[in-house]
Parts: sequence; C-alpha cells; structure tokens
Amino acid sequence: MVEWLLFETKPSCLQNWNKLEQQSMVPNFLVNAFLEVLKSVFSLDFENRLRFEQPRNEEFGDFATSIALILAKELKRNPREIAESIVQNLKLDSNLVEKISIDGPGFINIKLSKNFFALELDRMFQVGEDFGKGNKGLGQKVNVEYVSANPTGLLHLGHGRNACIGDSIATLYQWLGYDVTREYYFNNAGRQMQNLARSIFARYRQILGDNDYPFPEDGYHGDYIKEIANEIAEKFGKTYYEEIPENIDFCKTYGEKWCFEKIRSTLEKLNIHHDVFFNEDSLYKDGKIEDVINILREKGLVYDKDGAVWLALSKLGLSEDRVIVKSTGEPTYRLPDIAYHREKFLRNFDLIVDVLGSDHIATVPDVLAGLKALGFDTSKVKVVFHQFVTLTENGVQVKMSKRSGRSYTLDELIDEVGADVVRFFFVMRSVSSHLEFDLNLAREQSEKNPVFYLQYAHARICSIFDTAKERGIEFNPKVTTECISKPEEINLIKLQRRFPEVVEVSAEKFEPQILADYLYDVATAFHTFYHECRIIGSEEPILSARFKLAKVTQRILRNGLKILGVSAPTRM
RNA sequence: GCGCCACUAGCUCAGUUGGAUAGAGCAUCAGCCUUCUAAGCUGAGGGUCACAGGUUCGAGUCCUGUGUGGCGCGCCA
Repeated sequence: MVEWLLFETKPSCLQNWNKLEQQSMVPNFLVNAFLEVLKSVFSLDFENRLRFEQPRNEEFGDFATSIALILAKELKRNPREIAESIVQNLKLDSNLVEKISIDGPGFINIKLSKNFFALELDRMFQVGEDFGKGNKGLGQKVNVEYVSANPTGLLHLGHGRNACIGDSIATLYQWLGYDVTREYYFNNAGRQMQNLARSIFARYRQILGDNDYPFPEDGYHGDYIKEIANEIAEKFGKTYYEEIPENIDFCKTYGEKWCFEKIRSTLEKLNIHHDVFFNEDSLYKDGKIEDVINILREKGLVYDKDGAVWLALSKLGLSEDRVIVKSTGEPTYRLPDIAYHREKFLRNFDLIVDVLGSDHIATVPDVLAGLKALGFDTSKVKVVFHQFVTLTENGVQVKMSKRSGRSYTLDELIDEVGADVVRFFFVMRSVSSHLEFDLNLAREQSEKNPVFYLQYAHARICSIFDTAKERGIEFNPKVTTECISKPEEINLIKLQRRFPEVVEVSAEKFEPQILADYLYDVATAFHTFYHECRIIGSEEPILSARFKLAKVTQRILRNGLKILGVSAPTRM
C-alpha cells in the first residue's frame, strides 16, 4: 500500500490551489456576503470551507450551498433554522440576485438575475481573444514527458493516445501560465536496440540471399524491419554483409534513425512537437548512470549479490529489493529511469508529469523510491496512467497483434480518419477508462461524429460574421447587453462563464476529457441558441448583444479545440 | 496468490469536495428547412448505478467483503 501512496497523491505544487478561488464561476459578491454573515453571526471563519455547487435541477437556482447542513452538525442546531438566520443577514445586491430560498433539509439556493448574466457577458467579451487563459502557473516550470516510444518501431494506437493526452495536458498548463517543456525520453540504449539491430541484420542477410540466416527469437517481426533492411541493401549492397559488431552496429544506427524519422513524421501529422528529445545513451556518456549508483551506494542502499547490483528498495518502504545492474553488466530500466528523472529534478521543474500506459504501473514505485532516496521531493512528480485502446469496426474488435507485426499503426489511422478526429477521439474518454475507438464513427462526416459537431458550431459562427460583413451589418461592442432575456441566451452565458474553470480543472485532474465534454456542451447550447434566436435581422441592442454571445462562443470553441490540438475551421 | 484499474440505459461513456427527481451521445420512434450553414434543432421511450453489508440528515460517489473483466507482479521496458 505504501508503494502506491508515493504517487497517488496530488502533486505538491497544485495543492496550493485555493479550493474556493478555484470555484471561479461562483461570483465573488456571493462568496463575500456569505463569509461576512458567517463571521458576524456565527463568529466562524469559513474561508476555505464554504462551497457552492450548481444544482442539477434548475428549479433550485444557479448556486446552492449546504453550509447550513454542515453547521448543523457542529452547532447541534436545526439546519433550517441556521439557514434562516444566514439568509436573513445576507447583504446581497437585489440587482444581481433574483431569488434566494431555503429548500429541502436546509439548502440555501440562489438564483441570479438576468442582469447579472448580462454583465457577465460584457465582462467575458471584454477579456478578448484569450478568454480562458489563467495565471496560476506564472513563474513555474512544468515538464511533460509523453510518447517516449522506443525507436524500435512505428507508433501504434496506444502511443497515439499517450501522445494526444500528453500534448493536451502540456497545452492546458501553458494556458494557465506555466512555462512548459514538452519532452520525449528516447530509449536508445540497452537490449531492445540490440534486438532491433539483429532483426534488421537478419532481414538484410536474407534479402541478400542468405535464406537460412536465423532471425532472432525475440526479434521484431514487423514489415518495417524488412523495409529498413531493403533500404540498406539497395543503398549499400553487401557492404555490411559480414557478421561483425561494426555491421550490426550500423544496422542499429540506421534503424534508430529510420524509426525516429517515422515517429517524428507521424507526430508531425498530429501537430505534436517536443521541445526536448532526451537521449538515454547520453546518461551513459555523461556518467550520470555511474553517479546514481555511487550516490546510492554511499547511502548504503546499493549492494552486490549473485554478480548483480541491487537496489535495497526494502529499506525504502517497498516490499522487495530489485536488480539495477544485471550480472551481464547491463543496467535494468530502473537505473537509467532514476538517472533520467534525477536530471529532470536538477533542471528545477516545479511539476514533473510522466504520461505512461497502464502497463507501466508496476515500474513507477521503484523509480520514485530511488528518487526519494536521492533526496528529491517526489511529490513534484505526477504520473498519468492511461488505459488501453481498442479499435472496433462494425461493432467488432479489430485485432491488434504486436507479435504478428500486423498491428494497425497510428500513421495508418491518421491517414484514414484525419488528424482532428484522432486527436479528439483519443482524449474524449477519461484517461483511466479503456478507450474504444469506433472506426465507423470516426469515418462519419456528420453530426454523429462529435468532432464535426464541434467544428460545425465554430464554422457556423464564422459564417454569421461573414454574412453580416457581406450585408454591411456592423455590431457595436459598446452596447450593453441588458436586453438579454431568452432562456437559450442565459443558458449559453452560464456555460461560457465556466470556461476558465474548466481549463483549470482539466489541468488539475490531468483529464483533457473534461474539456472535451465541456466543449460539446457549449456547442449544443450554441446550436440551440442559434435555432431559437436570430442575430442578423434583429434590432439593436439585441443585435449587438447576440453578436457578443456568438463572439464569446467562437473564442471558447477555438481556444478549447486548440488546447486539444483540433483545428477550428471557419468554413465547412 | 498479490497489486492496480474498471463495472452506471440495448451500445459507447459522463457524473466536481458525499447532496435534492440519475446525465449525454449512438441506436429506435415521432416532428421541424421560402430565413444567419439541416454537418442543425425539438420531443418520446429506455436504469435494481455488478452484488451484499456498513458509515450519516443524505451514498453512483466514502469503508469492508464478493463476483466479472482488463493490466501488471523478471537480472524485459
């Protein structure tokens, strides 16, 4: 159990996020009025404990608080009584609050006025194009490591999900003002690279006529290996035919470069670019691996046994000691991983995010324990584990066998359904849920496909502005929006107000899906509004008020889609 | 055997820190285009929140146990 606590807690730098402040959609005047009453009437300081929720049922107003129920326990008084005395003493601007009531066991429900929402629309409109950006992270550095696939093959769908989640998380943090480094850990050392080299070499020999040349038992079976071997054969003929270390090594270097190029071009299609490609082999060249062993040895946490070097994880609260250098002299993954993360710590990040497939769950406690032993604050590390991807077509699961090498590559998927669909589909489920990628739905170019639904809403708004321009209709940004009154308008404003908070919560929870769901709701609210409320053809001030409504929606959709890496077409 | 994750409508999934009558999309059925993009909108049906206990004013949410499924438990990464 101890092992899991190491990384299941919330990263330290996010723990300062003020719970109350985070409820940014709760108007300040409301919070202050309540705090004032709690202080003056009950002599209670509730600064960090007063919470408001948005009732599911609209009858209960826009915000509700169960503060009276909570107090009832502490004060041992009837909750409704407490609610009464709170409400009686509340000093609220009747211009902003339409109704305040006590319902059920003692909930205090607040319904805000249309005027309040009109003022909010003006406020959001004035924020400008960057609506949704925050400043919580100013002055802080975040490192987000994602993809990090070995250069031994092509990216598959699991990597695709990893890439899209990681990139969206990185952008979310950028939107909060963090200085973000996107990083790819390039596992180009160790045995799997040897395996790649031998696989290529074997195919190379076979291509050149040595049909009996044995293929490595645990070699890489994919067709791409033959492709690489073919290239070498065509370019260099029999130059590297002889089975000597130099030639195997050539295959390794060539293969690594080839795979890296493919990986990069696939990520390029998704518009994913890393700032740093951290090479594993540099850890060896720069002596970092040795450094880690030496430091841990000095601390008495490393010992030799059976010809191998062991890390005494049992002294660090874990159940078993593990090998960090095999008897062959090769390190296991733990050692370079620890050394690599040590480098990240030394680069002074306030938050270190690793995006990993859930198959890596068991490896993380070892690495974190090692880092802790080196004296680093592991609460700065957040490991985001995502579940697997299954591909379905016509309701049937498409087999993705890695062994046979006939797995569906990410590249093929992008070519088939487009980058926008891939990016959205991979983040539209929560990270911890299995993701079923429905090829039929992905290919669908209609409202059934959520990507098009969202993009269509954006394009529709753009079209309104285009049409207005063509017809010489101008809107006046200075018009106040008090005329807003229809439920479709109010509903849209309510959703719009939430955008900055949704960005925060998505980042805090490392869940781009929250943003994806929200955008869908915004698009729906807009489509409903569009159907019910005409813009062009309306008289002032309705005309300009609705223009603002459309403008803010457009910015939310554009910015939200941008965070998810999805394009926002102006025309469809 | 041990650990992690999941289990909510026919299917795919949401469900803030425990809150009031359980949410969406798809699928099914019924409506809406002489109008700013019908790639859209409106409505209907559909639920023992896997099961059993517990905690309390109140549980899909927290605790314990059980079942089912996925992943992991190496001198592989």
